[in-house]
Amino acid sequence: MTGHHSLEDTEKAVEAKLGGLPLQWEQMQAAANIHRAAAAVRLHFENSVLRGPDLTWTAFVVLWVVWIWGEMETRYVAKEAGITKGTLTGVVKTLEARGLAVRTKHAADGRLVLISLTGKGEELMRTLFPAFNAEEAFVTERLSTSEAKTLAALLRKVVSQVEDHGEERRAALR
Amino acid sequence: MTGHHSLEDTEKAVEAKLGGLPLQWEQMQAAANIHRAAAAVRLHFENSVLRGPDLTWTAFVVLWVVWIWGEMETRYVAKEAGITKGTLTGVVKTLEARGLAVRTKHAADGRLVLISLTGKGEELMRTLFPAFNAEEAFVTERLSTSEAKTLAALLRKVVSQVEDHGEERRAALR
DNA sequence: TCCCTATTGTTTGGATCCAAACGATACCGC
DNA sequence: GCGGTATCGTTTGGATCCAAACAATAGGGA
Repeated sequence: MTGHHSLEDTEKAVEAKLGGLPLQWEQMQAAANIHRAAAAVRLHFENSVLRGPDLTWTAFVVLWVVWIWGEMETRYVAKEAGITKGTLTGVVKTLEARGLAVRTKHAADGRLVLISLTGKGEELMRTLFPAFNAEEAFVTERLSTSEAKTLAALLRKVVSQVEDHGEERRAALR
Repeated sequence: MTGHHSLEDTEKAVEAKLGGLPLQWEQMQAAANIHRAAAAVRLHFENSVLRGPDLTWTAFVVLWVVWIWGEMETRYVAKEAGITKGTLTGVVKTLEARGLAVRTKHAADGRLVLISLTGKGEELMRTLFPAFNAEEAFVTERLSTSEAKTLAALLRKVVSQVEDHGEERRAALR
């Protein structure tokens, strides 16, 4: 939507294509922009602060979660990081190979695996996070603090809508 | 941020970890939620409307762009869809194999490749898009029309900030 | 004690995804 | 014409990413 076509161009083209079909334009704009913004922001981070330490976005998020909360079971890390268990296995494997995190078996429950940061991982986050947060401030620079708060709140509504009713909705559509 | 920890818990843990370091909390929340929302929405779409036609999110976006704008040069499709040229090559290959899109050489400029939809692709979009838009309405159901408009506008600010000043920012950080 | 079910992390298979290198084509200046 | 530069799409290499199948473990009930 941000290419060489203006918003008005796009709306006209869409309506021409749909020919009178009712369209939820504002909702469409909102949903589409969520992804544009996410992709743009992610790319900016991977090509700025995450470039030096050679981390992907996901790897950083996993590090962040474990850094903040400390040693943590795999399933919870996946949930907090917003990825599946399978994906997490691969990411942690990468982090482990680079000496940033370690896997530990749970003492009581043999099914569980605990993930924690190494000293090197802790040290990395201590220096990296302030720089990361500075980029978060950069990408939201055109927003006032109040607007940033509003943005976060509106997005939270979307997330909770999908998390609370997504499953039943998908079931109903099947 | 939406796991089993509350927002207040997270904020406390982060501040404890940072130990007095100044933190842009609202900006951080906004940036983080963009990705949470994007991932949640994308997953919902891939597991609902896109499940039947077996399309990935990206494949659908590419189809959508070409559907709306008609035959289009590869570079513009990539830009509109928000992916790199290399990624687009692979996606179009998939779409072509499934008979939904075709590649055509540009008559005058031998470097260019035009992408367009087949009849089958057109037909698919005609039936699929209304269902897609209905899901866009679903994920934004907790937002009023006015809020949806606000959300789109705030996100647009983020996107344009990164697109307008991201490159120089990244250059300055190097 | 022994099965039966539920839960957890890993593996598998296929499709993205990006950056960077690459080959082909166009076009500009001489 | 003609070489040098710029632009375009493709290929390559490596890392995700998800869903689904899988193996291992836990825990309850007969």
